[in-house]
Amino acid sequence: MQQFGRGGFEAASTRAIAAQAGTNISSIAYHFGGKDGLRIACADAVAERIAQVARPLPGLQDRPDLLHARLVLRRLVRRIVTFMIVSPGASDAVAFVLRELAQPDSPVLDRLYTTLVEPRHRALCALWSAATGEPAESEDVKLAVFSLVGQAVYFRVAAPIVRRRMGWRHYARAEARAITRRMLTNLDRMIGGGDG
Amino acid sequence: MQQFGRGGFEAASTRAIAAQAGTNISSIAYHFGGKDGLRIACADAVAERIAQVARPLPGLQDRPDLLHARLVLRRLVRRIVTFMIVSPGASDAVAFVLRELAQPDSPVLDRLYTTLVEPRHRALCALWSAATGEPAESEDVKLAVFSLVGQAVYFRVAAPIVRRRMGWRHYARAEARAITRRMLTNLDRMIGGGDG
DNA sequence: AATTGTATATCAATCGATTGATTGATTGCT
DNA sequence: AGCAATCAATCAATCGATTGATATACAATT
Repeated sequence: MQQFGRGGFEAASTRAIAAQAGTNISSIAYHFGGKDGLRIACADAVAERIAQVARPLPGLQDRPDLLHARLVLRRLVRRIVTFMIVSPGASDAVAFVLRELAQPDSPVLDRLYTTLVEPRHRALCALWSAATGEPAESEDVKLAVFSLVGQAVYFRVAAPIVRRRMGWRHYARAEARAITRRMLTNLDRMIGGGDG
Repeated sequence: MQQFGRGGFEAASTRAIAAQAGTNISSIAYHFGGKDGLRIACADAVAERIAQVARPLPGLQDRPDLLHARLVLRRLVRRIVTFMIVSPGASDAVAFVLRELAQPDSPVLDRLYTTLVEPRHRALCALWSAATGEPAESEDVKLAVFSLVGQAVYFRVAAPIVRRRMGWRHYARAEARAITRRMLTNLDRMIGGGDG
C-alpha cells in the first residue's frame, strides 16, 4: 500500500514491492494472483482499517439529541484528524484511497465506495442531521459532510505544502492539535451554533 | 497533462502522450528534452492557468474594509468552484497538481509551491485577515484558508464518489451551483458572521 | 522412531512485452 | 541550400508474469 500510495499503482513495480516486503516477486502472484489482486487486497485492508477509525462511537443511541450529536461529531473529528496526521500508516492509506477514488475507471472504486465511503458518509449525515435538524439525506447535508471530511483529507494529501507554508518541521501530534482546533472551530460554526 | 493527471506520471507512457497529441514520440525529446521536461512544462502551464483563476479580483484595494473583504472572498469561492467543476480541463489540471503536491520528492513540487501555492495562499490569508480581523500570517488563519481551499479541491479530486453519493448524473453547472452554495455557507459561518 | 507423501511457500531464472530514449532519414518551408 | 520539425526504426532497460526447482511443515505409513 505504501508503494501504491507513493506514486500510484503503475509507478509501483512488483520488484520494489517484493523487495520492501523482503520476499520474492513470485509471492505476489502466489498469494494475490498478480499485481491487480494485490491492489484489491490493499483496498480491502484499508477499508477495514479506516472503518475502525470512523466507526460510530459507542453509546450512540439511534435518535441522539442535538447536543449529544454535536458532541459525537466533535469526537469523530478529533479522532479522524489524529488518525490522518499522527498515525504512521495513514499517509499511505489515505494516499492510496484518494488515488483510487480520483480515477473513475479504477477497478477497486466500487469496492471502496460500497464498503468505505457510503456507510461512513451516511452515518455522518445522520449525525449532522441530528445536530442541525436538517433532513439527513438532503442534498445540502450530504455536501456539508463532504466538505467536512474534504478538509481532513486535504490536510493529509497536501501535507508537503501545508508543512512548508506553516513552517512546520514535523507533522505529528502538536501539528495535529492545531489542525484539530481549526477543524473543530469550522465544525461548530458550520453546524450553526457559533460557540467556537 | 491529461495523461499525467489520470494515472500519475509513471502511468503515462510517452507513446500514449504522443498519440493523443497526434505526433511522434521523438517530438517530446525534441521540444521538452524528455519526459521529465514535459512534466516541468506541465507544472508551469498549470501554475499560470490556475494563477489566473485565483488571481486577486480587480478593484481590490490594499486595505479593504471588512465587508468588502468578505464580498471578494465570496466571489473568489464562486470562481474557484466554478472553475474546478465546470471547466473542462480543470479536472486534469487539479489532478496533476495534487499528485505532485502529494509526493514529497516530486521534482516539480518546489516550482509549484513558489509559483502557485505560496502567493495564492498568502493573498487569501490577507483577505481572510481583512474579513475577520485576525492577523494575516497567524497559524489559525493559514489553517483556515487551507481548510477552505481543501474543500474545493476535494470536490474535484473525489468527484467520482461525490457524484455517486449525490446521485448526480453530471458534474457540471447545476452541480457546481449546489456545491458553491454550500461552500459559501461554510465560508460565511467560518468567517464568523452567521448570516448564511 | 524412521520414512514417505503432500500441500504450502519461497526461490532464482527466464519469458515476451513495453518502457524512455536515441538515431539517421525525411518532410515542409523560406 | 538551410533550418526546424517530424518520422520510422531501433536501443538497452525494465515491466508483470511464469516456470521448475527447492525448502519447510505436518500427517500417514512402515
